[in-house]
Amino acid sequence: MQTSPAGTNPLLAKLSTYADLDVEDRMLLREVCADVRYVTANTDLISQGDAPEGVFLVLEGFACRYKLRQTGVRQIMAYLVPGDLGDLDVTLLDRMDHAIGTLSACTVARLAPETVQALLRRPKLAAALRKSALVDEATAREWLVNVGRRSAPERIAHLFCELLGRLRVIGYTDGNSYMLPLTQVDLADTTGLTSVHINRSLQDMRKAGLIELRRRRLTILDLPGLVQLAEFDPSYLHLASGA
Amino acid sequence: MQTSPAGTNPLLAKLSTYADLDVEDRMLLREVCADVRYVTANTDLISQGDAPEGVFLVLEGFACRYKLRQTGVRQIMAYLVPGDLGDLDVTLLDRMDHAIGTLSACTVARLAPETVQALLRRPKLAAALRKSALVDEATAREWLVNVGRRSAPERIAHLFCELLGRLRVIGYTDGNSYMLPLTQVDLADTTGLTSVHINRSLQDMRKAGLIELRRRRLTILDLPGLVQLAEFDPSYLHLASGA
DNA sequence: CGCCTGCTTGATCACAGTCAAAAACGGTGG
DNA sequence: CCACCGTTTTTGACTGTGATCAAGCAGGCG
Repeated sequence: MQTSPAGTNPLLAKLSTYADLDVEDRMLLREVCADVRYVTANTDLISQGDAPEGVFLVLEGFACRYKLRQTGVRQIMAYLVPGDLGDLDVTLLDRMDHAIGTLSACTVARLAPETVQALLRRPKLAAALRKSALVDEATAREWLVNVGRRSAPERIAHLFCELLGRLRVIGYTDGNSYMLPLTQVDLADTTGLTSVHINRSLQDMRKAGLIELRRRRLTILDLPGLVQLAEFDPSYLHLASGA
Repeated sequence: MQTSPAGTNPLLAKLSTYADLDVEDRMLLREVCADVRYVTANTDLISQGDAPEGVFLVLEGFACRYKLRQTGVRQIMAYLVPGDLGDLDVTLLDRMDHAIGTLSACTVARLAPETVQALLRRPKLAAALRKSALVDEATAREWLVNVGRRSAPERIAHLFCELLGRLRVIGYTDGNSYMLPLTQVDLADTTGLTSVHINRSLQDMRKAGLIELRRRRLTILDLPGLVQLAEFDPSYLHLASGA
């Protein structure tokens, strides 16, 4: 049920698992999320080649980092789910080498460079934010293993296991079920497959009783089975608890 | 000729392209590289599951980040060439979620956490190091595009173009030629292919007059052709000059 | 009700994987 | 200098996963 837990701040929820934040830290985080913006699906928050003007924070919905090849083929390189932030130091670069865009309708906040610096000046907050960035990097590496060395159903299973862990810490899961506002084309561009093959692999996984996926909601019916299929080891997410 | 330019520090060379360092910064960097260690090929500098004890800096040779699947299949997720450094904040994590190992004989230095903090306390150095980390992340993302959305020859071509740029800034190239101390198995584990397919693709590229590769030396005979094949856009490397 | 987007299906093709063996290379020691 | 041995590269025959192309089918929404 609790798809968007009212009154909670997903960034605060996530960072709390990384460090024991002070009251001032929490207040600062809440202030920072004041300047929010609502964006429809498939909108670029920042395009490739643009000069970065701050750091985006996703509060609601799914966004992604992606690149397009000249032929128009897309590769999604990361998901930004609620509580996820762009690169802390991005303003050190003069141009974005990739784009960030929404996959679903999103609520996002833009943090000015000075705001980010203010957050980083607080020791515990800085540690939590840096640790979060390390997890993002680890996730990117895991995606490379996924695309480079796993079969189609294994890739999909791994992605679904990862999202369960990531969405759970921000309170966006209901047992082993969560909203997944992505099309099969989005999943294809994430896993380096075609949408046709995603469709067929999903059907196999449904027939195997592993998952149920309809109306943008994923329910994992057999989590141990899915974990085994994916060889999923959640240690790269550095979650406080287990999976 | 200048495969290992004597007397130069590859980290200093790289960081100098990112920021205008002070004399003190340069001295500090040189000191830091005092405690060096020689390691043979195929040695783990740090294994998966280990607690990180500092940050590695490669001074000579090729190392890599990698993961193994249960079946023993390897995916290489990043190369560490001379001047490349592990994660600055890695000590925030209690366990390594991947391994770092050598691909060739290497000279490496280990920087204690306090040493890294000392470097980060110097503003220009901190900016240069953070920018370098951003480039490493961008490179990881580009590898994901490579493996997810490019054909075998395109992947290889892209990797060769990238390495030309990265090795050039540290003075490890001779025109369009450089030492590449990797086996075809290493290239396969980098690109998500098999060594047999790497072998056949390399032969095609040789026949097409794009490259020459023998005795661990790569010579790019037709750089524009290779760039075109790979759709190589070096902007993600954020080099001072062009490609 | 009708349209658009996203999902599903079918037939065919090709890129890359697998398995296995042979050839070439590079280093070592006699 | 050469014979030997392990590693790396190369080759061949065959298989299979996933891509391509194209058409039909929901189902949500104006």
